[in-house]
Amino acid sequence: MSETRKRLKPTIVDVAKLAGTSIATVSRTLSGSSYPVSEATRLNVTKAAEQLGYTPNLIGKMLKTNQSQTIGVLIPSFQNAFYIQIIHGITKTATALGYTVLTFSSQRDVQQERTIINQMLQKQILGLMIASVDTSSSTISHYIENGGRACIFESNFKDSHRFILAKTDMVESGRLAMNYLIEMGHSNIAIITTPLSKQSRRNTIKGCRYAMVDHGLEFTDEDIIIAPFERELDDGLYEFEVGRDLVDLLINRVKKYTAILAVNDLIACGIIKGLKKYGLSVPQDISVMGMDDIPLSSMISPTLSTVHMPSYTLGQKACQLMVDAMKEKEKRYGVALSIRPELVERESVKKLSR
Amino acid sequence: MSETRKRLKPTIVDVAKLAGTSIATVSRTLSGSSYPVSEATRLNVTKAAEQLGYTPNLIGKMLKTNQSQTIGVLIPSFQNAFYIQIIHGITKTATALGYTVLTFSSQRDVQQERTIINQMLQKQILGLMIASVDTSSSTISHYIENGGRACIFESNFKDSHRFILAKTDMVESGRLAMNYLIEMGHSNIAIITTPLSKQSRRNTIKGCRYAMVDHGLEFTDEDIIIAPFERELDDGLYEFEVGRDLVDLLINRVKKYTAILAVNDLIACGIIKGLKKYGLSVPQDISVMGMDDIPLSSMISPTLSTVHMPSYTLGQKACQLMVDAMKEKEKRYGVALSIRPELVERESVKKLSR
DNA sequence: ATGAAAGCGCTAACAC
DNA sequence: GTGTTAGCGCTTTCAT
Repeated sequence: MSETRKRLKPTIVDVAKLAGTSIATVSRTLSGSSYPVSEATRLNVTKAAEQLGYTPNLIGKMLKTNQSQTIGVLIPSFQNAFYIQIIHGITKTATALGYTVLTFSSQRDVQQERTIINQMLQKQILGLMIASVDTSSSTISHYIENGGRACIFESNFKDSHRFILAKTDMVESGRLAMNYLIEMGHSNIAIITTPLSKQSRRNTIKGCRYAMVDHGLEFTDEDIIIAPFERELDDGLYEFEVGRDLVDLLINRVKKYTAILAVNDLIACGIIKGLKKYGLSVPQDISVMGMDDIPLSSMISPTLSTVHMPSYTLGQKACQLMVDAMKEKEKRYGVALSIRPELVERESVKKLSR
Repeated sequence: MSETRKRLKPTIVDVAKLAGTSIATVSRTLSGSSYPVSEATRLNVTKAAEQLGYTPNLIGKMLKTNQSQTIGVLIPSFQNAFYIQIIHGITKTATALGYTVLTFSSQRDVQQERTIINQMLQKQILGLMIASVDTSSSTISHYIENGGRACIFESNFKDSHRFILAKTDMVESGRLAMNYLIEMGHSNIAIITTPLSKQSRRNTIKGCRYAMVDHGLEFTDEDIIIAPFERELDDGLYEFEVGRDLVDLLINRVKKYTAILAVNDLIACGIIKGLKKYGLSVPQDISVMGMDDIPLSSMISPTLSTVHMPSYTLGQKACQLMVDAMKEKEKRYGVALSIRPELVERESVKKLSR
């Protein structure tokens, strides 16, 4: 009884012993190597492995090969359907390409974001797809310098050329939404937004401005109502509540608006709710327009007119790019992907007759 | 120039070399070991590590220690807020306890679920928290036999005593909802549900039955309307659409119902939408009750009366249990956690005067 | 308090 | 076609 190995998980050594071959042969058979192995031994090994209930230990492999075929996805929140859609897209293509994806949420916490990225690096996850809340690119730079490839969906730091950029065109999105409202006869339009700390937000506003200017309409900072703070609620209602509560502010303005444009659907839904409190109904009394096109938007009443962000597609395409980048030895710089948003006309905007 | 190491990521060896100590000392300093190291060398090593931009390679550590401080969470869908809440709870406590959590979605695909579990095993992720869609427990059994610890939120196989059970009490939940409707004066109540393939669904229905029987009310299978199929839509609207479309069926019944009970909120929201199509308003014409209490439920109009599942709490407590289990050498069996649901009274149910 | 050395499970030269 | 062996980066006895 001296030969009894620890009754723990069997390794290739055990398989080799049982099959009566070398561990190299076992490895070659079981790891899908292209190395030639005779049919006879292959069968033998497979059988032995099965008999022992052998499960390969990827850690061993990873340590040796220094690659994990894994992509880490880091988003600010699981509550936001926009990110969830991106993840969906990523996961689907990644899986198809033989990659595993790990999903993390930073809960909009910069410190946590940094920690997670560093942990990914430590775990040799050399592919990172991220919607960042950081204002500095140093963590990601560090990540890249250590051999990682990064794809950025959102960020607040100046875009460097060291990673893949995959964004929805927010300027276009703002312009699209605003144009639509204008074409529907609106000219007194309020914009409701969370703080402009994120570049994407600023871009959206920029797009709105362009549209107004294009139509020769007046548009001042007064017309932009900014939520006083940003945070992450555990129940995912934050933005909804922002919209709902900012209605109070809006309603007391001297200037009367015929339409409200929210920088995302969740806020827009909150606005509709808030307006109900005042007995105002959408779109009869006032029109509301969102941005993102999350599932919720077609569930509420009235259904929300919005701008569809092809986030699912974005996730897919970005992931493809990512995998390409991970496979290449050399880093490609300045790869960029921009997805054009589309207008979705539903019930929450009324056509004004002039 | 013969000593130039590959200009790749520095390892402890490099740090040791620079600090002029042994790799053992470096490991002891940097890995937070309790082993005594003199302040002087500690400082030296730290400095050297910093200077080199050293990042520890967790893979090496994992291979050696055979533990990754990682918990894998596997849910059927990212679209369902109920799971998202659980994940939230898990992530928060796990992080606090120094564990990393990996989130996966099986997209309700049994095959994918199995693949993911096996991959986790291969990657030495020895903690699994899962809402399973599998009908067989064999994959999870295999996982456990190989040293994994599992915590089950939902499953369709007979509960074994080999893992931690963490469920919401669905029978109670069904009873609670039904009781409420009955107390509000309803006796003609329809139940709308997705297929009863999941045990939790069957339990819910069981609870409903109990409530009816308790009140001496009649309740036949006729009153249960079952969706013809189950699937996962990319846009997360599936259950909403089920609810919306099953209204068509319901409306044509001879028996007239005064209330509808949906087995989850998403379906309930769909029902409200569907009823609108027929010009029926909730709760004036008919009452609707949901189950789950997802954020959406307080966003729609009318706000949805439902049964709150403390999924966030469930995630937290389960995670605590999980970490305990992972720390213990010996497996504990039959640990179980059951969370009691709570009634949430909102606007979608009308009190009937008899 | 520090160092030398033996692996953790696996792959990939390199021999035969 | 198969076996031998040297590590991947790290922790951890066991000496010193």
